[in-house]
Amino acid sequence: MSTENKSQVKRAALVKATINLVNNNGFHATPMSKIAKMANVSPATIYLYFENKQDLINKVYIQVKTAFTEYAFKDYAPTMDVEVGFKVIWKNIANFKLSDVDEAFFLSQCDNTPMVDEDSRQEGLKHLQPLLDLWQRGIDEKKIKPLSAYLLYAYTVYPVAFLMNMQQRDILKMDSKSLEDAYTAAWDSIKL
Amino acid sequence: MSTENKSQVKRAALVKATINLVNNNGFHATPMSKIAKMANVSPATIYLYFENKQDLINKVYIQVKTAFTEYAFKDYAPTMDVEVGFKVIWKNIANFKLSDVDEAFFLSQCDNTPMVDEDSRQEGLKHLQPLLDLWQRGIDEKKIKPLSAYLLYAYTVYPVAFLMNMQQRDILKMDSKSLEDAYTAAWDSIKL
DNA sequence: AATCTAAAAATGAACGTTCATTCTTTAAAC
DNA sequence: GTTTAAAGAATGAACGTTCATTTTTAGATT
Repeated sequence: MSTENKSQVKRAALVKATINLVNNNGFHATPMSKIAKMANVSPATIYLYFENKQDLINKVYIQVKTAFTEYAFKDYAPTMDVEVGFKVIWKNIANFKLSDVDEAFFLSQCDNTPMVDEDSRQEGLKHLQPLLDLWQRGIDEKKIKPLSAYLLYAYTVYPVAFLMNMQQRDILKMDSKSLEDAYTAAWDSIKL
Repeated sequence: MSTENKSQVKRAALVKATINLVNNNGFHATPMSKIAKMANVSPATIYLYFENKQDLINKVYIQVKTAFTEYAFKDYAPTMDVEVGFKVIWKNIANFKLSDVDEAFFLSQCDNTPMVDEDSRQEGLKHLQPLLDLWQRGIDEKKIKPLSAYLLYAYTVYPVAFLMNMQQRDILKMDSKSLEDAYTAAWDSIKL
C-alpha cells in the first residue's frame, strides 16, 4: 500500500474510533488516548492529522454530515414531482439512519450539544439546501403548507432521528411497515 | 431563615447552576468547582447534597423532568375529548419549552447524550403515562392512527424540542401563529 | 539489485494543567 | 458543649498536548 493510502486508512480509523467512543461516552469522556488506542495509533499521531481535539470533532462532524446529505440526495432530481421528490429524500434519510446507525447517532449528538463549533454546525446545514428548495417549490405549487423550513424540518426529518435512536436502544423495531407509517405521518403533517 | 430552608435554597442554587453551566458547556466541560462557584458554595458542599457528579446530573434531570411533566398535565383531565386533551397537553409542553427555556434545553441535552444514567432516563419517561393512555384511547375511538406510542411521540412532542432549540438560538421566532401551525402539523400527522 | 540518505511519519514518555473528590479545620446551630 | 454544616486547601488521577527520538519511506547512488 502506498504511503498516501496508509495515511488515509489511519485517518479513517481515527474518524471511526472517534464516532464510536463519542457515541458511547460523550465528547468530554472520550480521551485522545482512547481514540488513539482504538485506532491502533499513538496519541501523538492524531496531531499529525488534526490540530487538536476540537478540530478532530469538527472535522469528523462535517465529514459525516457530508456523507449523510450525499446519501439523502443520491437519487433525487430537482425535476421530480414534489411529493415524489420528498418521498425519495425522506426515505433516503431514514435508510441512512437505519443502516449507518453509528454515524447517525453521532450526528444527533452533535446537533443537540455544544460539542461542535457553531461554524461547523452552519457548514453542515448548508448541504440541506436541495430539500429547502423542494419545499419552497411545494409551497409555490400549493402542495405543501406555507410554513417555515424549520417547521417543515421539525415534522418530517427531525422525528426520524428520534425513531432511529429508539431503534438503536432496542426500544422500538422499525420494520418496513413502521417506516411507511412514519413517512405517511411526515407527509400528512406538511401536505396541504 | 431556618436551617432547612437554607439548605433548600442552597440545593436549588446548585441545581440552577448545573443547568446553566451544562447548557453552555456540556456535562464534562462543567467542573464541580464552577458549579460550586456559581452557587456561591464550596466544592465540598456539593457532596453534602449529592453523592458525586453523576448523581448530581441524574437528580437534576429527574427533578426537571418531573417539573416538565407536571406542567404538561396541569390542566388536563382523562375525561376530556381526545382531540381537546391532546391539544391541551401539546400546548402545555410547547409553553413549558417556551417559558422555561433553560430547563427545556437541559432536558433535550440529557435525552440526546449518554449524560444521564439509563435508570434515570427510564424514571423520567414514566411520567408521560397519561399521554400514552390518551393516545390509546384515541386509537380505540378511531380518532388517532393506530401507531406505536414512539411514532406518535416522534411526530408530535419531539419536534417541539427542535423548534424551541431553534428559537433559543435566535434562528426562529415562535410567535402564536407559528405555535398554532406547529400544533396543526402535529395533529395532522397522527389524526385518522 | 543493493545500499545509502534525507525527509516524513510515527512513536512513547513526559509535562503542565485541570478535575472530582477527600481531608482537616472552622463556624453555626441547637 | 456537642453535633452538624460548610469551607478551603490538599490529593491523586486523568487529561490534552508536546517533545525528543525512532522508524519508515522513497528516491538517489553505486
